[in-house]
Amino acid sequence: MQFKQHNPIYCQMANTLAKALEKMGVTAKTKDLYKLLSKPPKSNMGDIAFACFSLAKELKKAPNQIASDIQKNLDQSDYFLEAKAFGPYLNFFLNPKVTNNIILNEILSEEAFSKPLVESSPKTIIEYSQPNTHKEMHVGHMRNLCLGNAIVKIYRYAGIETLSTTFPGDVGTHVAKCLWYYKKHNQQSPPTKRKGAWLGTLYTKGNLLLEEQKNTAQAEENKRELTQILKELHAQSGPYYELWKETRQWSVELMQEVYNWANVSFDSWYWESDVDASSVDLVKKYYEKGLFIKDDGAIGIDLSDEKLGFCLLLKSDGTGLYATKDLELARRKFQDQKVERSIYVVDNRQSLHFKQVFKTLEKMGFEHASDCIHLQYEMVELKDGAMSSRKGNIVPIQSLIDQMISHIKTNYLQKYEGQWEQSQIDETANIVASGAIKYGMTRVDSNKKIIFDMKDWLKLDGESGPYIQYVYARINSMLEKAQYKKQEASFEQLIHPLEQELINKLALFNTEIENSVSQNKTHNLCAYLYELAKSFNSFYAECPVAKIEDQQLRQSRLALCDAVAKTIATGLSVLGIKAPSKM
RNA sequence: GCAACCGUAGCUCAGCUGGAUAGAGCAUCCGCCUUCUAAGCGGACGGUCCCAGGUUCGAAUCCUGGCGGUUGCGCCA
Repeated sequence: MQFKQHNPIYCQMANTLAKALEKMGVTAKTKDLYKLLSKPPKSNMGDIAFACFSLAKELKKAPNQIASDIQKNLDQSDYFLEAKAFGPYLNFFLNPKVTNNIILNEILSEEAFSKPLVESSPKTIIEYSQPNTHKEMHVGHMRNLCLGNAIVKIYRYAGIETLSTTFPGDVGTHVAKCLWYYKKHNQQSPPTKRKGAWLGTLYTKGNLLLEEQKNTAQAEENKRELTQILKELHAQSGPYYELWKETRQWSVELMQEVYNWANVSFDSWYWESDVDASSVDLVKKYYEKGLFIKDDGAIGIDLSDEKLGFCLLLKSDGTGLYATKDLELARRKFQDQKVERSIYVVDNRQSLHFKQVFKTLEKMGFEHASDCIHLQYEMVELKDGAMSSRKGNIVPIQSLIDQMISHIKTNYLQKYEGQWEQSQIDETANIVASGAIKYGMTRVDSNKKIIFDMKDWLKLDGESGPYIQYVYARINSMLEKAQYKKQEASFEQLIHPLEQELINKLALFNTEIENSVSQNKTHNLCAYLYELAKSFNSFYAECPVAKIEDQQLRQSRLALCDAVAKTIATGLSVLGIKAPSKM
C-alpha cells in the first residue's frame, strides 16, 4: 500500500532538508526524508526531529556532524524559528504563527479528514463476525465485531474502497445437537423475547448431556438421532428442517440485536448453508481433475510439501467441512463483489486453516489466492481459560452490555435524573457503554490475549473510551455556551506550551491512521486518541478558555477546542464509537 | 514432536520496520472543585525489558539457542 505524504508540515520540512542536502552534494528524495521525520521525546527538544543516521554512510561522516552540517546549510523558512542539532538529530522548533494556521485550518475545514491517504488501493472486502446460530454470542465475538468494524471504517477513512461482509455458521453438528436437545429433552417453552439466547442454553445443555451419556447404552441411540437430524437438514425437508428454519431465525434476530446495538451493518451476508452444497460440488470437480486425492475414504489435498499437512475437504460420508466452504466462499466473494483483495478477520486458532485454504486455492489455479489475507487476533478468555459455549462458561455479550449500561446510569448519570429526559439518559448510557466496550476491545494489540474480568471492564476512569468521550462532551458544552465565532480566532496567539503540544498532536492524526492501515491494527489509534484527550485535559486544567476576558484569545482557544473535538469525534467514529454531546 | 503467538513496574498494557533519559493506566500515598462538566488535573512511589550468546557505532526492538505460557496440527466449526 502506497501512502501519500499527507502531513503538510512534514512535507515542508522534508523539502527544506532536501535543499540543504543538495548544497552538501547529496540528492535525497523528499519522500525518503519525510519518512525520517519524527517527534522528539520531550517538547523542550523541539517539535520535529530529523534523524541523521541513515545519511552517515553516504556522507562518510558521523551523524552528529551531519546534523550540525545540515543546520548550517538550511535555508530560512517561515515554518520554523530555529533548527538545532541535538547529537545525531536535527530538531526543528516550529513557528506557531505559520504552522498553527496550517494545522488548525485543515482540521476546522475538515479537509484533513476528507483527503485520501493512499495513492491507490485495491478494492477490498473484509469479512468479520462469524457467529454460529443456535449458540449465544459471547464477549469473545465482541472483540471480532469491534475489531472488524474498526478496520473497515479505518480503511474507508483512508480512501480505500471497502466492502464488509459476514459469514455466520448456520449448519453443522452444533445445530443438530441443539435441535436434538430441543426436541428430545427440553420441557420449557421458548421465551417471548431473546429466543436466540435461550436457544444457546439448549445447545450447551445438549452438549453436556451428550457428554454425560457418552459411555452409556444411550450413546449409540444419540448418535443415530444426530445423524438423522443432519440428514434431514441436508435434504431440506422434514420436521427438523422446519424447526431449523424457525430456530435459525431466532438466532439471526439475536445477532441483529447485537449488531444494531453496536451500530454495525454489513454490505452483504454469506451463510454457511448457502455455500454448503456448491462447495461440495466444487471439490468433486477438482477431485475429478486429479488435484485432490482420496485417502482413507475421504477427499483432500496433500500440502505436506508446503509444510501444511493434509487438508481434508470431503468427509468419507461425502459431506464438506469448514475448509470446503471457504474455498467456495473465496471464489464467490471475488466474483460477486468484483474485489481485488479479501481480508478475513478470524481468531488466530484458524491460522493453519487459512494457510491451507489459501494454498489450496492457489493450487486450484485461483487467480486471487495471493490476495487473500487472514487478519488474525488473539482470543478473549476468562481467568480459568478459554470460553466455550460447549461447556457453558461464557459471558454473553448481552450481559456485558446490560451491566455496563446499568453501571453507567447509577454511577454517572444519576445526577441528571429529573434534569434530562429519560430518553436522553438512555441514549447517553448506550453511547458511553458502547464507547467503553469498543475501546476496550480495540485498545490492546490484536495479537495479545484479553483476559475478561467484568469488574475491570466496569472501571471507566483512566485510559478508557469514556475518558475520551468526556473530552468531547466537555468541549461540546463549552462551545455551545460560549458564543464561539471561528472567524474571530487568531491562531498565532496559541503559543502556550500546552497549546503547542495539543496542536502538534493534532497534526499527527492521519499519520496514526496510516499506521493502522499498514499494520491492520487499531490499538495505536486508541493510544493516540487517549494521548490527545490527555493533552487536552492538561491544557484545559491550565488554560482558561471561555472565561477569559481577551475576546480574541478566547475565540482562538475555542477554535483550538473545536479542532480537538472534531479530531476526537473523527477518531472515535473510525473505531465505531460515537461522541456524546453531553455526559 | 512440529509450527505460530505471547513474556516490559505489584496488576493491565504502550514502545518492537534498531536510535535521544524505557512510558501510560490501575493500585498505593500526597495535593487541587464558592463550578469554562472532578468520568478531571498536578505530584510521589514503582524496572534484572524472561535467560544466555551473537550482529551493530548503538539492542526492550534484529538473529541463534534456551526457559515459561497459550494455541493449532485428518473426518468439529
